[in-house]
Amino acid sequence: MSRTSTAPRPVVAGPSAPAEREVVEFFVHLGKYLSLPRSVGEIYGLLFATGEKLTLDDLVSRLGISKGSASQGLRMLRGAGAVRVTHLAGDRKDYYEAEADMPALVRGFLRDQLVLKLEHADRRLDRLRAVVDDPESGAPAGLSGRVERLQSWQNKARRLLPLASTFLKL
Amino acid sequence: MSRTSTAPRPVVAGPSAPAEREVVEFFVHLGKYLSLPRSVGEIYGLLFATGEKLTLDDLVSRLGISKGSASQGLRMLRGAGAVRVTHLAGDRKDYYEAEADMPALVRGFLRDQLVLKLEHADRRLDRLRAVVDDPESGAPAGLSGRVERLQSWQNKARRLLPLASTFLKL
DNA sequence: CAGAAAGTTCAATTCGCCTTGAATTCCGGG
DNA sequence: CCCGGAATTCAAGGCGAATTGAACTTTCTG
Repeated sequence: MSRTSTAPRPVVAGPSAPAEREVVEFFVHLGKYLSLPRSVGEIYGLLFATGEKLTLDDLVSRLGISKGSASQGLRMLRGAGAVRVTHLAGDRKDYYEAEADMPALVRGFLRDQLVLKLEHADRRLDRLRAVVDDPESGAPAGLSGRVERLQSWQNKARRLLPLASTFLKL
Repeated sequence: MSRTSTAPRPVVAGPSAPAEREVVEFFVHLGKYLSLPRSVGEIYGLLFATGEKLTLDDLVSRLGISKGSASQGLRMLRGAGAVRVTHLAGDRKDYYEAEADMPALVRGFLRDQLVLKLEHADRRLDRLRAVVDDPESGAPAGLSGRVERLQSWQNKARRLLPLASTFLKL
């Protein structure tokens, strides 16, 4: 604590432009709304801000995050189709680029996150239905009907998905 | 309080019927997807499962959660329009009942969560735009255009909201 | 008006997810 | 076959959100 004169804050990324920092923060906040880890927002933000192809090590050094975070964050972003991987001849490194096409990005997110979750909910609902319909379960009268309504409503939600996908594509 | 005194049910968390427990778990999981605290899912789940009007103390004893949690969870559910509160003549207690009308529930959620967040994102985007357009910010060429696209896309998302609301109402 | 029951608030604690960093795996070149 | 850079994995720790529980406020009733 006595040697504060040297660099007490080297972690917070290098000499990035204000605009860059601002964009990164924007995506961090946006990600928070979607319950995404901060690191994911930072990574996508930097890629979006620079518009360049960057390597994992670039991200580590410019954002001041660990290799582990960068690796996992990139996996998530790849899975959602939010980034594209490219390679340079005679270079083993992976180069990442932000997928700036929002519709594609959102479609990826809808597909990977929502559909998956809907399917999971589907299985749970079936299970729930089975338990509730079992006379041994002690289900109160009327519960069976309520669960049924739950199911029919969930079907509507599923039908809404492709619709949203189309609409956002415009 | 002796009205139900014959109930052999242990005080500690013991949803009597399997069906009840199953429904509670279902809503806990559903809530997790929406980043809602476990307690909120439990409360709504129990109200949905029984279909009865329950008091705060009923929830505390049947779910095994604290009064504090129950109170805050119920506030959240009231705010989202997921539960209805009623009173009995000559009884000071608040009685809560699950709002089984899914469309209304979802509308409440969309209104309270999404719209609020979209507005916030709006302000952030304006700020971002200002920074990026400032020549001093060191914004890379092309960034301004990308931010612009971001904004136009966000407008589409906003227009999609009422549409979804209508569709799910069916 | 005293007393108690119902509900709310909030500081301290608990708990779960995210991050870290070292070990491990992968893979191409010499 | 071995080396070394690149990326991934995962146990341990950190940090923020949720839960608890007790103090507090409110409101009914005798």
